[in-house]
Parts: sequence; structure tokens; C-alpha cells
Amino acid sequence: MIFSRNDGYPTDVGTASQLEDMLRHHGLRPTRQRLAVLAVLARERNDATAQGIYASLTRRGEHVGLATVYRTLAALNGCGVVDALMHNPGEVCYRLCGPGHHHHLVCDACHRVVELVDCDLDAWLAERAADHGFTVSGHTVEVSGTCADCRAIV
Amino acid sequence: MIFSRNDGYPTDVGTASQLEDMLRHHGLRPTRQRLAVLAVLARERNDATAQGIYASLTRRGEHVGLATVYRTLAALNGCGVVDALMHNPGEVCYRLCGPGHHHHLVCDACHRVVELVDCDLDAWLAERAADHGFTVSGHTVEVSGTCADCRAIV
DNA sequence: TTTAGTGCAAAAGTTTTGCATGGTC
DNA sequence: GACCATGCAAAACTTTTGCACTAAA
Repeated sequence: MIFSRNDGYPTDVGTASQLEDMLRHHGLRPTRQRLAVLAVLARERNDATAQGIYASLTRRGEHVGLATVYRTLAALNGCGVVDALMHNPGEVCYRLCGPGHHHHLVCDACHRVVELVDCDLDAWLAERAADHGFTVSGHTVEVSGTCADCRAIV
Repeated sequence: MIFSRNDGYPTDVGTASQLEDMLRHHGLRPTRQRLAVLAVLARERNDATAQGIYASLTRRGEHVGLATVYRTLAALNGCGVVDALMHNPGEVCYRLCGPGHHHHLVCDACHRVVELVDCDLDAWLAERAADHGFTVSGHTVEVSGTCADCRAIV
């Protein structure tokens, strides 16, 4: 799996030309700006806000308009390439994630994110929901905790 | 349990004097404004935004400043009296919930919320998290689906 | 050359804050 | 009287949008 990561470390997320192919595959033109946003996401072990990504780009001298960052993230989220996390009120965090069903384990201290890929809650939830007359269309689990690195510091 | 509800229906959430006691119990002065906000939350089977609560109060002729609504919700959330749900980007929803550990089953169509109280995920999550070096401090599950009423309409 | 994407600035929206006033203990 | 809570308006923020311009197909 070339475009997926399983923990937060900056693993191989594809060369520039592979990122281009991915964008094209989703009907998105591989522009300089989109590749730059993807590069920041690929380098980020934590989740990142639109504002934060914009700041990263500016810091590195890559000129990408803030509106473009927002539009790019919306497009990538629409394709399922990035996940949107809403643990903080008032802002959305984005993260380049694997394509399958998974949940997020987030470090309270450093915001590092790990994907939990094995989840078999469906049957259990469907049963509980049926007790209340609901049919289930989806679910998200967010687990908060402390990663090994941060625990070591304290 | 007098201040808890299990589904979204407007059940008995306490008389005015009981609400006063609850506020006092948390070190909050039982002002007209706070009781009014609580009354709106108690009457609401769905979750509600600060803006929506403000609108409800205004509609009923109760004059409570918008800043006061925000401050009241923050205080009640801090006490654990109301839960904050963040399913929509850019706004926080609040809901008067039971005091114990529970999760939320939310109707996609009408935003009705039901609390799921039996949850056994702790051991399973702790194990998965340990595989990645994390210790778990908490978790939230948000289940989306369609309630019986909304399914009937379609 | 046709269409999609970008930049900039303005606008929209939610939430927070400062400070004087009023209510509660 | 001391302290907490409120109201109002301004400010801070994130996010969206309009429109002329640029780049990709």
C-alpha cells in the first residue's frame, strides 16, 4: 500500500510522480499547490489543521493561498484520501490515512495519531441501535491516550 | 436519576428547584439565565448549538445574552452536566446527558440523539493501544444512523 | 480553447474577551 | 461588601465565496 500509513511516522508515501498519479486517479489535476499540501501531510506524523498546513507551506517558502489549502483539503477529504478529525472545538484536523475502515488513537500530549485497523463493532452496534429503532450507517471511534514518547518525558 | 435521560425524549429532568440544587452542587450560582439555558436543553430531544439555544431563548422572550449562553455551556460542560458533540465542522453541539460513561447514537436526518450506556470496549482498546505503546485515557464512539421516525418518512 | 484550479480580498459565521453593570452570597 | 455573573460591543478566528487570472487538458 503505497499511499497508506499505519502509524504516524513519515514512511514512504510515494514519490512526486506517484502522488501525481493518485490525484489524477481521483480526477484531480496534479498542480504544484496540491502536491505541496500532500507533501506536508505526508511529512506530518500528527494531524494538521488547514491553518497549520498553510503556515508550514509559508515557512518553507511555498506560496499556496489559504483558500487553496482549504479547497485542496476538502477535495482530498471528498476522495477519502485524507480523514477529517474533529476532536478540537472550532477547528478541523486533517490526516493522510489508509483507505480502509479504521479508527484513531490520538496522543493527548503531542497529537500523534495511530490508526487502529481491526474493528468488529458493527454487529454489536447494529444490535444496540436496533433496540432504539435505529439503523446504523457508520461509526467513528476516537481513543485518547498517551504515546510511549510522551509518557517517557513525564 | 433525576438529571439524566436515556433517549432524546423530554422526560422529567427536574423541577426548577432541583435544577437550582444541581447548579449549586457544582458551585454555580442558580441564575435566571442558567436555569433558562438548562430548561431549553432539557426540552430538547436533539443536540443543540449555542446559537440555536440563543435563538430558542429569544423566541420565547427570555432575554439571555449570547455570551452568557456560551459561558453557561462551557461551565456546564466543565462540570460534566452537558456533553459536547462535534460531528459538524465549525460548530459544537451540546446535550444534557446522563452522568455515566456512554456513547451517542445520532440520527443523520433529524439529529436525534440516543445514549448507549453499555460499553465494553475498555479492555479491547487498552490491548490494541498497548500494541502501539499507548496507554488509554478515554474513548468516544459516535454512531450515525437513521431513527425509526425518519426511516418512516422516506 | 475549454475547463479546472488559484489568488486575493471580502464576507460569513462561530466563539471569545474586555469592561462596566447588576445580582447573589 | 465581596465576588460571581451578565450584557453589550468589539475582536479574534476559522472557513467560505466571488471574481479575475493562470495553468492544465
